[in-house]
Amino acid sequence: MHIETLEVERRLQNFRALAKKAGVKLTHQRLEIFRTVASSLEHPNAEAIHRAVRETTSTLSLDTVYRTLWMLTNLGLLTTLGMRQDSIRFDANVENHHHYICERCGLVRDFEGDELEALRIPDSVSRFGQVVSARVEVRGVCVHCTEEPEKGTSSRRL
Amino acid sequence: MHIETLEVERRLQNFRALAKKAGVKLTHQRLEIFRTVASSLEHPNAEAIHRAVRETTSTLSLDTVYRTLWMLTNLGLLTTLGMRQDSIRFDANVENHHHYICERCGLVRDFEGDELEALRIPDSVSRFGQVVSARVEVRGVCVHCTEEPEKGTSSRRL
DNA sequence: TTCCTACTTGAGACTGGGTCGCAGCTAAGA
DNA sequence: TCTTAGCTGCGACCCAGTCTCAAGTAGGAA
Repeated sequence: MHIETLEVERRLQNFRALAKKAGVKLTHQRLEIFRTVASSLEHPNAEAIHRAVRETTSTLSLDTVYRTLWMLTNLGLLTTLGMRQDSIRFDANVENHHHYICERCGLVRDFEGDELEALRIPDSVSRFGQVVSARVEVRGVCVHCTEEPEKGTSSRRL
Repeated sequence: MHIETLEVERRLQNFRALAKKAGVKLTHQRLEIFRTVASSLEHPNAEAIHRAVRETTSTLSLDTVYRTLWMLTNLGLLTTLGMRQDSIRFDANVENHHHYICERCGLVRDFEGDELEALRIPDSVSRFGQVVSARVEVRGVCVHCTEEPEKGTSSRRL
């Protein structure tokens, strides 16, 4: 399963433009890494990307893959899935509910909402498989972090 | 910030009942670990729980915390946040979209939906902070895994 | 109440994803 | 072509989470 070549080319052009604007060098490694992610539907992890790019660029180091992925994420060309921030978190609220996540400090809070209860999942989703649950994940910057002058935020991991 | 004592007691009673039914021993460690998670709004990680329980049970090992948390999760008394499954995944689709995630193999697919575009986030959420984005995360079992006889699924990590 | 044993625990070693520091390399502007 | 700031690969490192195993204990049986 792949993205159409045209869309991939559009994304690559976008990368070239943004890289220039941001003063970031366009290396062979970076182009290949971005091309790999941009043409995949799999939401690959660093390991998988490394494996794929190595087929054509045999000396690529895993570390470069990570550095490039974070750089691309910071440029807004990629997003990451699930919680950034540290480790697995546990929740004793097993009723259906949703989460508010602070992108800066990682704070998580539950919330509920009547309209959200009855979330209408598009029929097209059924082609992927059966549905067990649906949750809304709201991201933002929490009250505390909004007041606080930015600090303790690694620039690497947005 | 804490859950009301009454609710915590109810959850503890529930644990005692389920533990008996499942033939799981009720140790001091397990009760304290569950009490800690059940009375927190913070969605703590294993590290934080370990630190908290150590204040009263000084010899508790981190490993016991992990084992207990997974056991509680398997009993349906806890849930985990974000992607279970391995490592960070990257996505070159930065437009607003939603995810379907297979709980068994970790497959992830994007989808969109007009009704979902206009998700009405409850006003109450604004007390946590400002909202940047809202995504729906649908979980289920993908077509491929539904056909496949169950395999390669660690019982520990549901 | 005591006994018994299968289930738990703690400790320490281990695994694997991810990061750091540094010396050598290279894109790209002058 | 020259220059150099920014990049890369490498090896060492860090740390969350897991495994193994000997010692400890919950809780049913007697």
